[in-house]
Amino acid sequence: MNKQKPPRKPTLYEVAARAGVSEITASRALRGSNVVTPETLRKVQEAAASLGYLRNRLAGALAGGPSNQVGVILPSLSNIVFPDVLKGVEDRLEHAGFHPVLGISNYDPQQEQQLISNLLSWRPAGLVIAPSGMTDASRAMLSGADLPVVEIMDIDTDPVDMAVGMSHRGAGLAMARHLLARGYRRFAYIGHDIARDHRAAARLEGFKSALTEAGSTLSACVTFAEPSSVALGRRGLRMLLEGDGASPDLVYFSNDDMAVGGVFHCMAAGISLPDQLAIAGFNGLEIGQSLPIPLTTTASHRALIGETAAACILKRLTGEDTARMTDVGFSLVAGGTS
Amino acid sequence: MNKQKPPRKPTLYEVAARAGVSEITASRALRGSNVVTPETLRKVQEAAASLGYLRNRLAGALAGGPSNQVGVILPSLSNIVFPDVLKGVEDRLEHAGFHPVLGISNYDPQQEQQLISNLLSWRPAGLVIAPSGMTDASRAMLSGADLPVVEIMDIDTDPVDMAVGMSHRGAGLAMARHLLARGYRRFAYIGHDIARDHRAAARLEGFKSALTEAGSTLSACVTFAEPSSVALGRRGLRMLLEGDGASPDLVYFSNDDMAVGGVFHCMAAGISLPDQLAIAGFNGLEIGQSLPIPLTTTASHRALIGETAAACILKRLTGEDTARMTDVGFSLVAGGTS
DNA sequence: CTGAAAGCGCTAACAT
DNA sequence: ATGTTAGCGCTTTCAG
Repeated sequence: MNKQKPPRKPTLYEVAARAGVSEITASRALRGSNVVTPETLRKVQEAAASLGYLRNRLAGALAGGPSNQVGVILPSLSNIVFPDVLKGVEDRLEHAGFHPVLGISNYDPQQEQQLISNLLSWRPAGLVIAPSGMTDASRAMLSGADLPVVEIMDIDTDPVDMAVGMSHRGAGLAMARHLLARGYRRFAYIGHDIARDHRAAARLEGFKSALTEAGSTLSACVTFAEPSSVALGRRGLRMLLEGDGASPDLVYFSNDDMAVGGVFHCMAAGISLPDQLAIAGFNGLEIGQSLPIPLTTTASHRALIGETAAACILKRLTGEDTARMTDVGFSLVAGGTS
Repeated sequence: MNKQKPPRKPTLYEVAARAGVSEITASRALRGSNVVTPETLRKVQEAAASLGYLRNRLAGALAGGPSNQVGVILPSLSNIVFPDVLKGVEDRLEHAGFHPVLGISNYDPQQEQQLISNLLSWRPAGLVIAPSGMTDASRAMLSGADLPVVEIMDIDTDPVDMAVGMSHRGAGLAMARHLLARGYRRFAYIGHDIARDHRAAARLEGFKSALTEAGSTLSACVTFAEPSSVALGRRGLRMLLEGDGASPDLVYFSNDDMAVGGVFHCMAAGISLPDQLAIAGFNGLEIGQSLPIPLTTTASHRALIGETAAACILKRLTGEDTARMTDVGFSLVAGGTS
């Protein structure tokens, strides 16, 4: 059928032929090997350009060349947290000429397992994963795959290979201690779908522990089976305050989105912050710090987690030693809402 | 640490041998071809499972099989807009078992060109790109690559292949007309780095056009060479109002982040909305709608753009016809801040 | 429905 | 510094 228009893309062979060298020499030239003569380099580059040659990395990688793809598995893209992490990963990867290949697990271990298998089948150079209850099969694939794997967000569990994150339990603990030290005594909690977001659950657990330690306890606890949002936080606080009897002096929200919603409710209802009610969140989002009264919160270093994870992969690929566990920490932000 | 067993991964050949069939039959079985007998299917699956076989899609794609990777090039991940778009792309792709391979151009045509070449070298099934001033070389690669390409966000320019988005100029125009109809007359604008964000520039241009049409004009215009943020919007409004003489009755912000900053400034400065000053934004972010007074804005359908773009790619791959241009539109949200 | 042959386009490993 | 030889692991023909 097709004869006049050769739709076949030019191959390395044709570039080599036109440059008057062998395939492997053309290959070396195009990949920037330092063994080729400047003269042949020029010839090859010219030939490639004039033919509109486009490297085929499938073939290259299959033949044993390196891959510049890194699998990235995240539970969601809806909350700002994971885009921030992804941004960090991308930033660091980009500088090295690598690309993230994305998979979203929707907090589902089965989907996660499927994704791992799918992404590994492309033989990526590494894998970054924010685990959502990995199955045994998932772990088996990862440990058998012989590539650098970084589990991110949490460092509260034992990783297959490497882990980068922070202690969410520790963050909850630190916040509670800070608030206790400032004299708060009647604590309430408003949270989103804790069943799926086990990191929020860990923060709450830490928070409660510190209260218990101090002989105190949560006087009220409202949680929803929905993802976090400003509107949900607002609704949660309204419910809490309208409910019978609860009169906390501080409300700990599952994250900043929720907490900002709480602040908005106070503004709308004429509740003065922090005199009548104090509020604390988690994440340290820009929005919270730009509020008329800056939010008390814990800054999580989301982009840094991503960057560090990517850096671990890249380091490992160059044969450098890497830490098994990296704690990027968190910072307490004492704002005006408490 | 390693076992004595050669860590070479099992290949299709070994699966086939163990199942007592030929390679190609095993291949067909594993790919879910409907021509294999249920019995052989079972045998092959068993063999694969017992060997811990992991498909090698590099080899498959090189041999002419389909790819399930789709290149996605975005200018940034810092603003919520592009994560939202990416989410849409991912959602739609995921259902079909495809994965986005990500590249961030940082609004730089040269980086963009490099990314195109890089991503195409993996022979993806398609490409989604939010263009940032594509070079001629970029266009040439895309049109020569013989794969579905969707340019997203804008539909104000002529695409190489397909385009999905909305008219930003039209959005600015519509907002100005709406505000004029509501009686506003003294307009100011506060914006972020318009040099890079040509979509924000298009909105402003449309806005101005409508004013001109109505015999009006912008009475003040503050722009910054920084990315948009809540803090920047807040700073911008403070500057504007403290400056000499400017007393607009409405401020149009380059987007909702900026506009929310403006609202916060008003709250902090005791400026009553919308009596003393009215505010309008762009995007329709959740945060703006959860404010004590919901923000007047234009809702952009970001995730829908992503979903539609992905759908176009997938459709084309199955041979279906696809529209060259898809306008997902926008919706004016008449909030309480105007 | 299953199989045999023939590469896909490139690069590692040795040559020279 | 450049070339030769062999595949990488799979899937497309085209046969049976």
